[in-house]
Amino acid sequence: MNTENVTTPITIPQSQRHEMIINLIKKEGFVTTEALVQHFKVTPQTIRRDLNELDHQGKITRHHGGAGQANSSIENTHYSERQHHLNAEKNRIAAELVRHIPNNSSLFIDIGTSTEAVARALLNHRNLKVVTNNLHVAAILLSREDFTVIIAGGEVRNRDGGIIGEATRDFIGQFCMDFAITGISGIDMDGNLLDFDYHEVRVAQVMMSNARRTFTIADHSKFGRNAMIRLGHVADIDTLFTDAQPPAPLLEQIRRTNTHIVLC
Amino acid sequence: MNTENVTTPITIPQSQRHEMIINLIKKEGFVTTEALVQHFKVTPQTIRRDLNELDHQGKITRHHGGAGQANSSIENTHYSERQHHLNAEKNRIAAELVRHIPNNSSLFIDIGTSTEAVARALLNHRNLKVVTNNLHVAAILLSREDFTVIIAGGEVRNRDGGIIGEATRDFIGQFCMDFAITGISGIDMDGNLLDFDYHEVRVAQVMMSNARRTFTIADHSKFGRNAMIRLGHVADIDTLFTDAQPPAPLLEQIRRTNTHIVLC
DNA sequence: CAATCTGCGAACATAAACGAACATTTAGAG
DNA sequence: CTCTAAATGTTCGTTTATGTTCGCAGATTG
Repeated sequence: MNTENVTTPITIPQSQRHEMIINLIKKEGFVTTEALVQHFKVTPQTIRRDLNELDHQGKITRHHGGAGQANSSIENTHYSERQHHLNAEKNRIAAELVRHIPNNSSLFIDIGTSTEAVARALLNHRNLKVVTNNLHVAAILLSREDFTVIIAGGEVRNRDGGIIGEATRDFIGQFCMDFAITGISGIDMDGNLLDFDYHEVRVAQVMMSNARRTFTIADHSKFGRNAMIRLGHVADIDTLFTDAQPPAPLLEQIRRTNTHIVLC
Repeated sequence: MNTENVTTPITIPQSQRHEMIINLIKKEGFVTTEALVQHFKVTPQTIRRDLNELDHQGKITRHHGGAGQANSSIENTHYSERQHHLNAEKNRIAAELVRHIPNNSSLFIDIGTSTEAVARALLNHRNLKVVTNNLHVAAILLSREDFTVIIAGGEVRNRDGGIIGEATRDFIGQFCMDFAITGISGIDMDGNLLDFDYHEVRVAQVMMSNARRTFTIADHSKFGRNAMIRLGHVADIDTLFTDAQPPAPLLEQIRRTNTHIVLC
């Protein structure tokens, strides 16, 4: 059979292989390196490189001997122990972000694990006023007695403690704050801010338009990542906090705007 | 469910085995080392290493001869802060109270440390719908994916995570639930329910009038304790859960009503 | 009490998986 | 066509997972 391979050069390009690996993992839950080697007829080293890259992008989770589904860990233990290697980055970015926020200021804080990292980093500030639709953020900030915490009402998502919906949007719209702290699910090469949930996006938009300055936090896994809903454009935000140089096309887009970018 | 009696010539990677062990323990409650050895066809030493690691991660609890479920997450984690005043009593009363609440029912849960104890006790129920103005209650109940948690919006009190005010009252008024779970600051000898905060009382009143049945929890320190604001009368509630026989005059008052009293 | 059994952990050995560095092939631009 | 950069293959030293052996501690039994 091997001799016939010359007539069938099934040279699968890297990008397509990556996509197939992700789909395989989504379907099977887990694949071994060896299985991928046999499936794609490449060397283990190539598969390892693929898996490392996909893991670095946050799309899968690398294990010894193979890889599994990414971080769908909605499971037990509220973000208490796991050091999802992106967590270190998020904390570093958050630490830098809060240096741009003075005491006595007022903030919107949106849904997202990144914004929760910001909330924790804010605990050393004084006398903040915070409006949030994130239950975890509210719980974190409550420990400071000099903070005023206002939470939006509505149904709380089990997944992440987020509160969204029509009523939430109207509630948020009552306030006008100094800063809006938002996360984002993806930024495409044209500079579009993208997210997965329509209602979540609507709330974020209200926060951004009702804040004097908008700070957005996005780790490197967000660059080039696609999502369905358009939240806005990098031009709409004041400062983008990230941990790695964005890809060239995106960087070019940002340079054309007045948006600052802070590498941490 | 596929049958487990598979003869697997392929070796199961560590990460997969760990996941399977967790699921097994979740289903069975407890597994012996020997059972895992036979199931995965590995040596006891490997299983011990697995169990030790998972225990270290807090996902299971190691025992002699095997491992069992981890002590249900919430219990140990973020309740180092709370006041421990009469905590044992409150938990005992809460445990009894939840026995009167069926699965699939809908509840209001009010502000108070007693009601937080109820929330924790409810974690073994299924499929509840809860409307609350207590941030801690919402955070506790979020860990159950089959619960629907709805939180009122507004300023959050640093003191106890309570949310009160006009808007809160209106928000609560939108709902009509099976049960209202409320605490109380004091009950005088005439059977008046008393509290300290006017806004808090108004919210509790709405909950009680919009619920089909009202359960009130009051430990013995509440009997004869005076407070400024009248919330209502024992006649307004359906069942009073407490840990000690009320004083005779109060008991007499209660006997004159249709209110049940449950001693725990 | 001693003898024995059982589960446990430490220490070591081995095979598989891994990552880094370098070589080779392939794809695309000039 | 050549040239270059990216992708892939190859080699080798290192790390990780697992098995194996042995000694220890607590429980049971004679």
